[in-house]
Amino acid sequence: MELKKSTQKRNQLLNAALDVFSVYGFSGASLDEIAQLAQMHKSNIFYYYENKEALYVEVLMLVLQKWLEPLQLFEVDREPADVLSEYIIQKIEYSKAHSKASKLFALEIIQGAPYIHTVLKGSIKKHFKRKVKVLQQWQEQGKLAKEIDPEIFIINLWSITQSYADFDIQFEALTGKTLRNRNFHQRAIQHTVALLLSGCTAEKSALSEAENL
Amino acid sequence: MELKKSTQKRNQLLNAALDVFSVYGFSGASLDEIAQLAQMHKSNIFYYYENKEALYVEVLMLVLQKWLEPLQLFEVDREPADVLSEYIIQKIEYSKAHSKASKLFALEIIQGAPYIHTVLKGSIKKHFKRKVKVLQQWQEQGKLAKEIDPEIFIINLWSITQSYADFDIQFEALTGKTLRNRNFHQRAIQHTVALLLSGCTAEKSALSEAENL
DNA sequence: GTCTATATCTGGATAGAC
DNA sequence: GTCTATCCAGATATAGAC
Repeated sequence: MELKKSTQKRNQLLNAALDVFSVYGFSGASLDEIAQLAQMHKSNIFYYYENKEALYVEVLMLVLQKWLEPLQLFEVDREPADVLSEYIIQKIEYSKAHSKASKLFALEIIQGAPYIHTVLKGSIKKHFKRKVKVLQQWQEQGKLAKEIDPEIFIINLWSITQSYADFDIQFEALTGKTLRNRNFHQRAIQHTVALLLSGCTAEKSALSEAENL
Repeated sequence: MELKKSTQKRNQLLNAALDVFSVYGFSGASLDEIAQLAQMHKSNIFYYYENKEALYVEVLMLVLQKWLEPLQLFEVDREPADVLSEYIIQKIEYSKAHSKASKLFALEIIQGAPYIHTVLKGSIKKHFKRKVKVLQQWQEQGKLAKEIDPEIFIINLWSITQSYADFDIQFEALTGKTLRNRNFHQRAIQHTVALLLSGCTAEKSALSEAENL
């Protein structure tokens, strides 16, 4: 119980850090602004974290964990069409609910992944390779079009689903519609599922299956 | 002729600015670093531009112009499959040759498009709407699947093609392959064309047409 | 057009009272 | 755990000699 107040403050700090880092990136963000948002003194941040980098890395790691979760859906004994549509839906929903997390991750990667490169080449790569193997097994079973390159396909999947969060401002500026609108959001999901599934299932049923959503 | 030296320096400055802004974003970039790269004195930058923002906006506008060019391919009297595959190829090639430009644009959008929002809602939107209309006409002519949402489709097209530039570090870290490898790059292009075309042409010939590339 | 010097401010970070 | 005071490096920007 005595810890409760301190962990609550810690969370306030992490949230504020996410808010600021996800807009300005690591070097562009100021601890002053984070402190104000977190309703604490700037110098107080250093009680919780050694320095700016430590705070940034912690936020980034929390985000990363959540970001990878949906990939768990990829299991050999499931049907590709089911898995893929579920994955796309989950990923787009997540992008909407946690667009700041998505943006923070994108910023880090675009800027050369300076603080995440080892993780990327380590545990994330392992995770990635396991899921690539699932796609390959699907192909051997004739469940997935053999023309698909599993590696490229997964990355394409990421790009499209993430873009709804990362480029939401562009989306709204150009179409005049917001993804926060439930109807339009559903249409975007359905569209993406149909587009991606039609090109990857070995059977012809992909498009019709996508329409059941 | 007297201007030549000055415009050359100006270009040096713009290139250096692109280099730095595309890594750190607007607020994260330092004029000191730009000046060093451009081989001039920091204070000299202010001879060419009023302030940091003016320099940034100029770089951004130059990038934007190039970024929009490929969309010119969309013309009603052409065949969708041809146009789309040409577009994808052109866009990915451009992303590779000018990945810094692509990244700068992505950073600006992700960060909320603070310096480009009016252009986005103005001329870019107009441009975008014209091309949406082309897709709609193709649909009326039965040349393009009617299930496609033109607005979402164009944006999907952007996301995927841009991702090859913006997330190149991730790509390399996970697959171990570099997009600078000619063979692999070609495969990525072909894959993307096939994936996107299969879901959008009204006829069945989409996939086979894509394989001619 | 380019350099030096400088003004001014904000950045991250530390020391120490409470 | 939190606040005040402060250090110092680095930031943008200006003035003026050359």
